Amino acid sequence: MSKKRKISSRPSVNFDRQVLRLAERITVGRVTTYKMLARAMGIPKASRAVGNALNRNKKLLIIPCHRVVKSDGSVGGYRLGYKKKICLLKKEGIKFEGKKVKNFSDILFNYEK
DNA sequence: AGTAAGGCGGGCA
DNA sequence: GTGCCCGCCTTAC
Repeated sequence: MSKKRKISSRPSVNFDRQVLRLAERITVGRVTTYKMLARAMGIPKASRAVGNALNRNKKLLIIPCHRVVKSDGSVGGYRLGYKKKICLLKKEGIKFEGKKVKNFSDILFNYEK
């Protein structure tokens, strides 16, 4: 009780927290989509906001946000570098087909329930 | 304090 | 496959 958290400045902290929480849940060799994360948190339309949460958060370095891809299978964007993202995924065993993930739907991390 | 623009997307035409 | 619009969050002016 010595330190007081200044969460008052960011009411949406909950949102970011949820995203990071789910992102961290992803295992190696598996990927997820922004929509799934948004849907898992109750806001399927906030897919964009999900990406923002990962991007904005400094936890970007401790969260496998690179394992999150678009629902189309394309890597999407990446603040640290589009190429970098693919590189990391490939290193995890994920195959790529051009600009899209191979067997994308097969390695998709399913939250559901 | 309010408004405008940007962003790692998704869905539809 | 491409293009446009929408909806959600954050940041800047």
